[in-house]
Amino acid sequence: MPELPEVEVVRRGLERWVAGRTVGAVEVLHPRAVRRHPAGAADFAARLTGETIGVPQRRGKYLWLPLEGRDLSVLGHLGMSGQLLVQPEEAADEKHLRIRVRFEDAAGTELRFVDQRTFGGLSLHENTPDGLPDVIAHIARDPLDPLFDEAAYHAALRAKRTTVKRALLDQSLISGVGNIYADEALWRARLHYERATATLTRPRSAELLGHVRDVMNAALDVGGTSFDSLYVNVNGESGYFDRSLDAYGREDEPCRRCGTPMRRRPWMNRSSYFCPRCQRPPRVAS
DNA sequence: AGATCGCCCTGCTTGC
DNA sequence: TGCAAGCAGGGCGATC
Repeated sequence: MPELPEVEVVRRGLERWVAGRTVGAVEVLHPRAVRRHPAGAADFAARLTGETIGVPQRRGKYLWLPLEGRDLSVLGHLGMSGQLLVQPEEAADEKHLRIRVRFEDAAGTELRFVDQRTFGGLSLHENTPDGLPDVIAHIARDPLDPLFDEAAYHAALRAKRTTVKRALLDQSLISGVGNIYADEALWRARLHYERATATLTRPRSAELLGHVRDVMNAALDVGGTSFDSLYVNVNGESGYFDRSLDAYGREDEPCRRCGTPMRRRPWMNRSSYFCPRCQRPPRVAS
């Protein structure tokens, strides 16, 4: 389940292994992997061929490869199970290989998009004047972005009539936070997921944002979270941050602060993990 | 018009 | 043992 830290690890891998290389051939093995490319698989392959990859960029969970000398980018999202692998050309195809990008140089490696559940994909888009693929212009800056507008974020939280976990997952307010890191940050901040954002004081909301950053930075240091073999970084190495999770996936296990058994509650077609003692529900549940 | 919810997808796990 | 249901969940688009 790649979230911001995992995607950043992938971006760094692409910067190291793919930037500056010119595309020789593109093979789309599953149409769903390019479903966000409206003109279809053949158009995607044809337009990408011959282009040179610039420095990979990221916002939240999206990453994109600018094409040198063009106002175009290859936009990528890993979805639930996507991987971008740099593999030797002779390596056997992965079972869920969806897209293969070969290069003109003689480095002997190719870029592969592998995705079991096909929630992710690649597509080509024109850039906005500030170099962002146009279809993600609505995605807010993420908390690790130096230009993230903290004051505007706190003001938006106070103004909205919503609950704190919904706000954390709202990619138009803050991007890059998924279910795992939302639960982790809420646990660290001792906040219940249904707490109304309008009741958060500025210091409380700043504290929560600090925990979001801490959790993400900790994951980045270790190279991403992994629960199974699904998440692999750009060179095929798994991350091992999962041992450090304090909330997510810990139903019935003791809270690491107070020992109370952690709980799981269905929430928005997914789950919320929390400590019933440290994270008291708001008096008026929504 | 902003908020909410269903759906997309596959493989592993769970339960009968 | 075998089958089916449950579960994982980001983001888009339909709906209210």
